[in-house]
Amino acid sequence: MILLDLNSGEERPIYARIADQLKFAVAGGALRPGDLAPSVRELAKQLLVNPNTVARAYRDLQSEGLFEPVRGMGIQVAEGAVERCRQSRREMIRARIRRAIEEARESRMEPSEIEAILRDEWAKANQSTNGKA
Amino acid sequence: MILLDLNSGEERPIYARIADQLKFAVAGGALRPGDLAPSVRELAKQLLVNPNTVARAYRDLQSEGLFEPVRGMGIQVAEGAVERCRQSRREMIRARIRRAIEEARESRMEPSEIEAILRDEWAKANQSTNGKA
DNA sequence: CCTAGTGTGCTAGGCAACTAATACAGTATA
DNA sequence: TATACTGTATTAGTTGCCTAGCACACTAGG
Repeated sequence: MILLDLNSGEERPIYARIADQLKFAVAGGALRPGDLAPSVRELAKQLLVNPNTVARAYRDLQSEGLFEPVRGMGIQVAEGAVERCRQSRREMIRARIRRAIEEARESRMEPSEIEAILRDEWAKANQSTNGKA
Repeated sequence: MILLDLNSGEERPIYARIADQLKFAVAGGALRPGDLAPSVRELAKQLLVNPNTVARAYRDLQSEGLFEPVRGMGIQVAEGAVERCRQSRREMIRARIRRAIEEARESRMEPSEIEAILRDEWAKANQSTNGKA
């Protein structure tokens, strides 16, 4: 099963993207509490990255209490993880939106123009990925 | 005169932020074609960074044709720079908004929740900085 | 002419982040 | 017990950003 997708041609660290994607998988229900997440080595092979990079992502997720290691078995989704991942996701998205708007205002862009972009992009996102799988 | 503001506690390279801020200054009318931008050394002193870092920003801006050096004098805002800086700014903001929405959708966040965040943050931005200078 | 200001180019070094390779410790299963 | 899987820790190497110092070419102004 393919849970993650690093495609995003972003400049963020790989381990951070992996961690985010795993959070999203939990928030979206693809991974549920008690489930075993893909092993470090397997996920590394799947994503064509070094196992340490994956391990780093899991380490961060553990320090947030979202995943729990079970030696010899794998890494398990923690109990209250769903709600916390949803909240994390919400704050992540919100922070990005907020920052973009903030910068637009600081650059003295016309409020009407900012609003137009917001409406336009929201509309585009809804029409393009509408009849999707 | 203080044109720039690096405060943004972001993780982007300093030179990139300086370049963006200069573009914004042109787009917003604080710097007009023919005006001399702050000298490399002066701006470096003002921002408490190394002159090379500022020079790097100007170098990038020149390669985009937005600023033109005048030897012995300083760096001048190019002729058609205003519209191009506005366009650059527009695309920059648009890309950020688009990316945030895109990621929200990829994470399977409910469209209604995404829209709520967009409306909420836009409303907040407008009420907080309303009666501003 | 001469001084002080401009931008430009170069080399060097430090520092932090990221990735990688390897070895180690524990557990399931045959 | 032996094998093969798990996660973990340590160490190294690469890269990019930033700083630093210096030399060079040019120009305005005294």
